[in-house]
Amino acid sequence: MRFTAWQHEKDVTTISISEASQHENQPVELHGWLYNLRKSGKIVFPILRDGTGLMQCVAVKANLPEQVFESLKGATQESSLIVRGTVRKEPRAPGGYELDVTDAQIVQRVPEEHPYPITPKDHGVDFLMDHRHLWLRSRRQHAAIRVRHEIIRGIRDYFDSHGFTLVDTPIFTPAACEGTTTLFEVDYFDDEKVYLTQSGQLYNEANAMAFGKVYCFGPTFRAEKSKTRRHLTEFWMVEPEMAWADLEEVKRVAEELVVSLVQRVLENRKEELKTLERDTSKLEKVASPFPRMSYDEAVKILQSKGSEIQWGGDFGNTDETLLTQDFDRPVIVDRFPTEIKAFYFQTDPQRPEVALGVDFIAPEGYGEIIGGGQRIHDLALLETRLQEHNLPREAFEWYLDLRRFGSVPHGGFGMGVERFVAWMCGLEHVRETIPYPRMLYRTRP
RNA sequence: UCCUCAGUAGCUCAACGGUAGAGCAUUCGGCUGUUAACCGAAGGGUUGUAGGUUCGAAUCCUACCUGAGGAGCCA
Repeated sequence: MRFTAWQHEKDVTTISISEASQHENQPVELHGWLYNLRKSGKIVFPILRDGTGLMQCVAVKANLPEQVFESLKGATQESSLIVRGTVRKEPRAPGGYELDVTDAQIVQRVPEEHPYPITPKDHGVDFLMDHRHLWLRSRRQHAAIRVRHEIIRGIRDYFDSHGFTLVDTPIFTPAACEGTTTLFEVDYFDDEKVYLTQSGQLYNEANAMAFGKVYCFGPTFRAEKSKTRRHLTEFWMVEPEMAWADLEEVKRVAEELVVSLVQRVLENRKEELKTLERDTSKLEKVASPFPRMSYDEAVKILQSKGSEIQWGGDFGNTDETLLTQDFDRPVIVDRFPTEIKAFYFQTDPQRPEVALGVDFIAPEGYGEIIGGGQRIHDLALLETRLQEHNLPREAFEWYLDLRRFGSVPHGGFGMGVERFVAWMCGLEHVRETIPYPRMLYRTRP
């Protein structure tokens, strides 16, 4: 590629656009892609994109060799190029700095017979999703993925600095964690049916008995026929699990995690939130303590607001929105009916009809972002639950072992990364919070 | 799986029973401060597919395909 023919000048530093402010009035070299181009006769304004930001360049015909000026003037959207010039403070330019071009080379020119498909105008969802590999270059998508990165870093930092050990759980699993209707079957292993994990939960419990406090963080898979703005078939979930923890401790840790993540995004991703036009005043109100209520209370509140819900039923999406509409921070609901919760939840010793499970429901209609609770530590109770749920005991022998060899009260939760990112970014749909979303009718690119 | 809505130029849309149109993108021309730049011109169409109704269908009817939103289920 002609890139190699580009003469390096030793007094010119190659910088990224995000570093421009530190190089005011200095000659620099930028490597990037043409985001947009405006031209006006003998002056052209190429806007360069390099993954760290946007830089408006100014190329004046009179100051440049003919060939350089003409190549910039005829450059097409998303062509890759190298530009050399002097950084100058310029209030008129987006970003506050501008580059006075002294030299430029197009590395690969996008041919006009196949122009870059995503223009600076409006596009539909279907078209953009078909071009997801290119759509990621757009400002809003770029910003959302950077917020995602910040949240993932924040999750790791939080657990790593609070005594948790990362102990990842397998993706191929032989049995269901919860139901059996939402599993992806993998037809490969000779001796038995294997499925893609829908939760690392059961393994996490074993890990917690080995390490005390653990978390796993990876993709999970749900074969649900869900077609809504809150669902992906492949999504990322972080699941901490703690030995010697009860329901209150689970709630405390989850709340502390949420607060730390919101703070971190607000501090480190201001620019991205601005690009996304996120109303950050709503996020600034997310502080401890979060409102807490029992399932019983939640049902009463919902009924008073006109919901059809009866005690024993699960919340629908409209119920979640109703429940959170009077609050500016996530609502913590606990003690759900035992019947609607997974088999492994500890029941309330005073009220066996309710399980020590907890959900965090995000405000602004973003729904359930965290689900967790205290697990059964009593062998006899767990055996009973397995029977009640018609689960094959043999497959759970190892899980029962955890109650035979030094059982302790323990608990944890799972947090869906994409829903959290959607909430932080104020996005309509979780598909924009993951680089390549996998959904019911979309597996490409 | 069910319910609702939508498929017209590369893209976003208009035309709603009577000759298929605009903006953006692309090409050519003009412009030394543009901010989704602007001005002028050109090329670009089997109206998702298959039937049907009609003198005449992008438009009305039927089936199918594709997509979107929602329900249930869930993070």
